[in-house]
Amino acid sequence: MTTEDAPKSRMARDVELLWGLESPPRRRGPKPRLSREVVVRAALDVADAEGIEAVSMQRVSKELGYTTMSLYRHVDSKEDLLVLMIDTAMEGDPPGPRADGDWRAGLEEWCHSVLELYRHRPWVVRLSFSGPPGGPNGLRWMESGLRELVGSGLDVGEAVQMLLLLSSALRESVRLETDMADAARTTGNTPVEVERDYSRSLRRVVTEEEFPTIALMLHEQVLEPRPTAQATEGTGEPTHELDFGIRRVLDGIESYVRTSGTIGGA
Amino acid sequence: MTTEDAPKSRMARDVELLWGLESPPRRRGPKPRLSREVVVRAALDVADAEGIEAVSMQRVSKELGYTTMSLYRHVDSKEDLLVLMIDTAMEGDPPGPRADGDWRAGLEEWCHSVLELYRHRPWVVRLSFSGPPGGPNGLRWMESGLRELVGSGLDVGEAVQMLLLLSSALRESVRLETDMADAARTTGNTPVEVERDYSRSLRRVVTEEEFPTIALMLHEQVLEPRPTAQATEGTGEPTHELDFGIRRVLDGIESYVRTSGTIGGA
DNA sequence: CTGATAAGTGTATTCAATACACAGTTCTAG
DNA sequence: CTAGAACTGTGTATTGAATACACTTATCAG
Repeated sequence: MTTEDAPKSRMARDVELLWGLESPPRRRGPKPRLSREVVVRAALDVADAEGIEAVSMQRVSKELGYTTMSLYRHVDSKEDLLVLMIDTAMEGDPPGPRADGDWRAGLEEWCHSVLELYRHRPWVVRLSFSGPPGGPNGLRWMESGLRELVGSGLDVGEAVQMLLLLSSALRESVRLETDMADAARTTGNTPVEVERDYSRSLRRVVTEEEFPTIALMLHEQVLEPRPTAQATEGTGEPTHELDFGIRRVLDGIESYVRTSGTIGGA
Repeated sequence: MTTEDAPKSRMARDVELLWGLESPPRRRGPKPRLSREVVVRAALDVADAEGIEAVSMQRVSKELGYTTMSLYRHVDSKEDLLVLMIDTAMEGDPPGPRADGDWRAGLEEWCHSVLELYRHRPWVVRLSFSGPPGGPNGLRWMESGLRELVGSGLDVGEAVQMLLLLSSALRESVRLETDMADAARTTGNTPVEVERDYSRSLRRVVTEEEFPTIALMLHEQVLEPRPTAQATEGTGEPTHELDFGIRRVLDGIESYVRTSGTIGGA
């Protein structure tokens, strides 16, 4: 009724952007030498090589041997470019369905794949916007995780909740991890020394009275990476600290589906 | 041995920054009319009123009636200012120890307090850096959560892991939530319409064959906010969707401490 | 063929962060 | 008590980024 009809939310717009559902490509004018794909790929390469801060429109265009403004023929804004980069960054394959139907193993595998992906492209986890996934790759990962969760006996809504929870944890973990690594690289110290430095700083301000539990944590040197991390628990694979959290979440799901027993489970 | 001795990592530096452990304030020169606290508070007010994008050095200084450069007498960089803002934003009180020692209730309470805090200042959750907490307020919240977790029977290291996991989930949840709300505000639609728009976009690209589970999700209209959310489970309090995830995590912890039974639990 | 349309260019604007030199204050040492 | 020294806030300039706008030229539709 008013002048503006349906301004379309970011999320909705992003889906169209990511699937290329925009204006039909009318052909006239010169043959495009650049393309959206090429631009995104170049930006990705810069991010991979030098981190996301290095990605500027000028930098990407230089990389391609074009002017800055030429990029704007292919993406509407830097923001759009970043959105495209994020989905493209997830181009790897999520784990396929398990033959044995072991949802716990399936989810652990999924988590580890996500971790691998994030560790390979740490810049992805610092790009906060991009609410729910909307691109082909993002949706493929979502599908993969969701499948296992639904396989556990959760209903779809519950599965979505747990997927959000799990991915959040994975993201933040990798963020912390790479912050640490960056700090190490920047200062020229080893990661262990960075942790120790941080602990030392904390010890200067953390009193037993005000922060008893944190004091305990510092006392037990929880922050300094332990040799073998957690106990190995069940399976004999190498376990890092994050796995502890993941397993607790899986325990939680397991106990829930068993108790509320809508479905029998395997 | 080299020229640079110990460049000090970000985390360590932040702790000193946040506790004001820097250079001893030698008194000479004019009486400072501004102060770090005042600057941080002004920045906070801008962020509260107009979001974090509105926070620029120029804007904050204008707010105070000073020049941009004057701020740099009190903070070394905008980055430092943001770090200070984050800790100050958490000035509220986390829940104190429970008299009844009910760690589950304690943790739920903690989570809800965190949520309340984040919802009150949504900009905090978009500021990604700032690895582990280092400031007085951040540590107070950490202590509070950690206390309950240790009370459940986890060891400190495990508790730290679970705290990270929980806070990650809370952060991301609020981020999604406020992204949605922002999108609604921006487009002038209601949040419900935004969700529906997003779903509609997804439906255009999600095929049964490639994304069966997501298709199911769309079919069951999981994204559209349901009237009463999840079933109310046990306690009769109002439950939102996030609570489901939180409870699964608590279940996971409970099942773990019961099984590995180092401590008897209540 | 011819003109509308699109691709890439060049230039300019805007906005933010922050370096640097300066002016005016106020405390300390002699 | 006084000469600096040290420090506060100011003014100005630089730099880097995003992006608007006008322009040139290549193509293709009619």
